Amino acid sequence: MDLDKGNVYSEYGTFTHDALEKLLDGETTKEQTLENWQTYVAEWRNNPRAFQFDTSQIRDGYINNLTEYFDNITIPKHQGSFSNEKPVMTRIKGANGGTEVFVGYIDTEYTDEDGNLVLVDYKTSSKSSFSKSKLPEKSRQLRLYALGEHQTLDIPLDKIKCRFNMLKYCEVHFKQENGKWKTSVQERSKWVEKMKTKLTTKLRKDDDIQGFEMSELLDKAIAANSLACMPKNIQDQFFIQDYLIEIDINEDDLNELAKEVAEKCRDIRSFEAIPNLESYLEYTYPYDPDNYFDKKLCGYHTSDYFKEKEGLLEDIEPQADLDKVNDDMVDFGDIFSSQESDDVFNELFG
DNA sequence: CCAAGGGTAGCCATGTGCTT
DNA sequence: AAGCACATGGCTACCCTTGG
Repeated sequence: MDLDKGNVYSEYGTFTHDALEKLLDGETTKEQTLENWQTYVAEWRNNPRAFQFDTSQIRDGYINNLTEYFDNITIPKHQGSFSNEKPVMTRIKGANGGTEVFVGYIDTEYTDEDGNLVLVDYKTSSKSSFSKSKLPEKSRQLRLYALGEHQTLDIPLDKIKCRFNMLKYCEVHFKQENGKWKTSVQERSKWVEKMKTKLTTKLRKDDDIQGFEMSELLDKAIAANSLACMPKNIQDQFFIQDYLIEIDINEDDLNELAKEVAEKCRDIRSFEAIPNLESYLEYTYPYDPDNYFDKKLCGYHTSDYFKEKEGLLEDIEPQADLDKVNDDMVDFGDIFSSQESDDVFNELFG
């Protein structure tokens, strides 16, 4: 059954991934990438049938932050070329013997200056869902890729780096009054505003700047989200970088992950073997139209399949792009019964 | 999925009093 | 005047919950 209905986040996320892929493959320049983004947003705004954000605040935050990203793309220092959407195969021992084989696609892989193999996963989502306690779960897919590259390329684990690049955010580095440097993570479109108190402290110490000039300078910098109008010595006390969340890779964790994934595969297979699964689910997890997740995000309950079945045809929303699919990873262990592979993947990593 | 708000713990800038 | 220890208030990161 095709449940790939999509939502505004998957539309924007897909565009963003494609744009970065073209840039790192050398097909486009940074300037073209920014232009393509602006065109994409403009067309989205003009398309009344497009998926919508839930509120204007969410929309503006999302678009403004990503616009700042596209306007300030930094290409990491690297040796050789970038691989984008590179397939990687991972084999793990099945819970009931045999081998589970996964194939997935890494957003970006490259070798850094120190010879480390770097695996990058781009995220356009909010960092709240990537807090420390949620990271082990969020990083399962990435860690499985790391295990796969460790297996196939025979690269030691300590030479493999895994990270999420949280595109909506940046790391602000600033010099404290005691001379020490510190880091703060901020939404890209608001980082100067968030530094207002620090900028004020520094400006106050500058004898050449009068009180009225200060607030003018601050307003100007905040409006432009840039310190370009500030005195040089103040500019030198700030810089921004991509906000990367590093995922620690070690043998014990990966062994545990492989075990968990193998058990999950076993559980999913037995789950899918339940007779009359759909009736079972309707009874066990009934659709709640007041639940935001059910109504807007759940792949099953937002699908045309479900709506047609339930006679909710008036709820069927415009389809922005029928061709886009999001099959990040396929379970090759089940290649001969591939029907269930997407479901297995979604259960594991969705 | 998102933002917002509450609570908590830890860090930092600042001021004060004291000493050298 | 400069250095130090300490208290204070402010700020921030982090986590969790709530509600759309």
